[in-house]
Amino acid sequence: MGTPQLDKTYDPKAVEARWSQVWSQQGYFHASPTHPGQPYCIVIPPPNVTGSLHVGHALNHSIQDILIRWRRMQGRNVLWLPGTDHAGIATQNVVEKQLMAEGASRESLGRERFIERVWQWKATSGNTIVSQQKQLGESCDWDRLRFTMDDGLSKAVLEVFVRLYEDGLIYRGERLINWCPRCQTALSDIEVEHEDVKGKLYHIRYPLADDPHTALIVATTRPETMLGDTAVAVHPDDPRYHHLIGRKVCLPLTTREIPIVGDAILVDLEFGTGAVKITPAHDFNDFEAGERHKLQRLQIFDHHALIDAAKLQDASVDREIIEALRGLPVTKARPKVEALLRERDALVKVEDHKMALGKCYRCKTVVEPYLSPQWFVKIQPLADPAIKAVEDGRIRIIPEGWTNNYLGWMRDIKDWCISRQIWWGHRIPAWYCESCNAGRFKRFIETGESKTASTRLIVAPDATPIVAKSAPTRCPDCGGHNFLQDEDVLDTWFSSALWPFSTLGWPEHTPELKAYYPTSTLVTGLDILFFWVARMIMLGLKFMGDVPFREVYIHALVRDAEGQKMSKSKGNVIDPLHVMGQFGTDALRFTLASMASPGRDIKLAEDRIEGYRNFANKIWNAARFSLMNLDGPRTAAAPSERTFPDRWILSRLNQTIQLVTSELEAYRFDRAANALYHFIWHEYCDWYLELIKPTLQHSASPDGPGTRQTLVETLET
RNA sequence: AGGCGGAUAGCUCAAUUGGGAGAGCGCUGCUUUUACAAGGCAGAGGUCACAGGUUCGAUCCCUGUUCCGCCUACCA
Repeated sequence: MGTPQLDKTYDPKAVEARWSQVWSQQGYFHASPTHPGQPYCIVIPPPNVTGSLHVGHALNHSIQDILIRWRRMQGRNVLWLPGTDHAGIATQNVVEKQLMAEGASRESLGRERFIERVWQWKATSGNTIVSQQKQLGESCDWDRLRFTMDDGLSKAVLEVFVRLYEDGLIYRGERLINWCPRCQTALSDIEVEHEDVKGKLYHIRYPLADDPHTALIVATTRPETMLGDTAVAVHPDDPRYHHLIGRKVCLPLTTREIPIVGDAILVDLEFGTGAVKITPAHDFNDFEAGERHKLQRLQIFDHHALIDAAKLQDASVDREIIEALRGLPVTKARPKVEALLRERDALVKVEDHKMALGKCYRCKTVVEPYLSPQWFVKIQPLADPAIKAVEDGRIRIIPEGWTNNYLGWMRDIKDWCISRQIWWGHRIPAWYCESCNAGRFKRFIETGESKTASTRLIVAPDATPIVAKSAPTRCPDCGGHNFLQDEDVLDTWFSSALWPFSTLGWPEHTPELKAYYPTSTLVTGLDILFFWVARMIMLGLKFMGDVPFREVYIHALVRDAEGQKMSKSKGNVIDPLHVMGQFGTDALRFTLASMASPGRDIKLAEDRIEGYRNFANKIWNAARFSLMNLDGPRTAAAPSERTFPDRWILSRLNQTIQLVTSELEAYRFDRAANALYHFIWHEYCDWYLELIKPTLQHSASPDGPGTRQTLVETLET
């Protein structure tokens, strides 16, 4: 090669584009199970197809890329497997918004056409994030790109669902679940975000049925649900009230009499008045108390969280009260009930009280406890082995501190509600024989936000489902041929829980599965430890008989200026692509790596990125200087014959390599980055290059620079 | 309510097992001598949140306090 004249300053755009092309043309990132070397595999946490790359991805992916390229340099058989997630509710919301802008709606299209529309949307703009990932220089094996709803993965979902059902680990039942009245679907416990709000504690007089002059004062934060009360509880050891157990009180605003029960679990002697109303259909504690005392569940809100007048009628509510409350949402029903109680002199007092309000993690709407038939995974039998795997070190969580977090949650885990009343997702493979279940179906017209309608099928909780990988043709019980399929789809996280083996070809026995499972490392943020990591461990152990990964590295969260979590719906996302355009991709990636120290969240400062842009430029110019001085003879002298600066820099180089290696082994990307920075800038450039300038006219040194260039370029990018 | 983490230079953040406190950006002065002014050299700037304790010695270990953040939670 002659003497190419490099530009005086580093131009990331041109250089990045060139290298990116070389990489993909040469197929450097393509993995094969037959390649030599010990396998090293990372499956990427699949970003939502709706998404575009945000700084959190940039951090998460940069860390993985560092590990991947580092292991590749060590000669391991490396696979970095990319993909995207169908993100049920989130994606459905995005497409629904588009429809709304066109004056259409999900309901007006109907299920089939709506799903087609989502696929269409996915085809046109769903891969935005993938091209952005490529722009970030991620060295994934792009030939193996997967999607949680592609054929192979859907097959895996079916297989898992049916087997779990056959093992008795999936069941259907009517339970109180978290319901988002806007998304019109059930949510799992962890899909609810809690927020402290200022509320009030209402003290309400419930007169005794046989002695109207005496009353039990009940304290509640939700007076609007009282019309669904089916009992009042006191503590069995409470000297004030225990003699009342077994008697009845009149429920204000109604003609109903409800029993007083003793319940030591529900009632806290210290709190409020010591008397608690029990509303089994609208409160989780009360639901359980209702189970204990075999109480009726009276639902007074409908699926839009509006007062259901018809149900109030069944519940013996006074006629004028029904008219006053008809169709009111919770927020309006509460002050209305308060006023009605006041009119009747049933309200003793109201005091301030802070309480936690549950909100939908996708749309921030206030979630209501709602009684409905849903599908659940019986989780305890899956959780136990998943706890053991972490306890005995088969899976190591880094930083270690999160281990207790994981264990604590797993030990107290509750059954997982996996059915969602939306359209976009894996439809539950359950069918109901029409003749066997006659009378157990209910269809109702559903009005969406656009006032156009579609029908929804509700199947009674006591119906008998047939769970199979494909639609049954003949009912095993009655020989009938007509079936209705369950309309629910699965929680998005159900398919992502299979990700480490479904992407490798399971349930087929593929060479990939054999070579790369268990995968090596999982890199993720803390926010999806329970959503995703815990469930992968449970299902990996269940279906592969081995852990899905050996190490879990949990990195910091990138926050915005106010320390808030960045999220698409909040619109406070910093665009990494913009930053990359301004300072270069390597500058961004190096910045993120250098800030990835454990135990602290990252607040991204632009000045910092600029500093590392300068660093990239420094490297560029070191290379430029070297090329300008490469003319002339080069000899690889024996160590003893090398000049002092040469020997010194080579020894420093080797120490740096060792240091960086050990830091990477410890997942200390910040320290690895700093070691590189210090060596390259302050030792190699400041001292070595300056020292050899006088001798460069002659011969001795210049193969040192060559080795160093390659080291730098590959290690950090 | 419980659990965890943080508090270090003007700003964003480091500091390997207890011993001299660092980087980037910003700031001051000098420097345009052919790798790089996105550079080089020199420098200012810190009661390491607060109060105790252990120790020959504490930013680091222990106790308590204050402030901030996060996670979990059914106190009606």
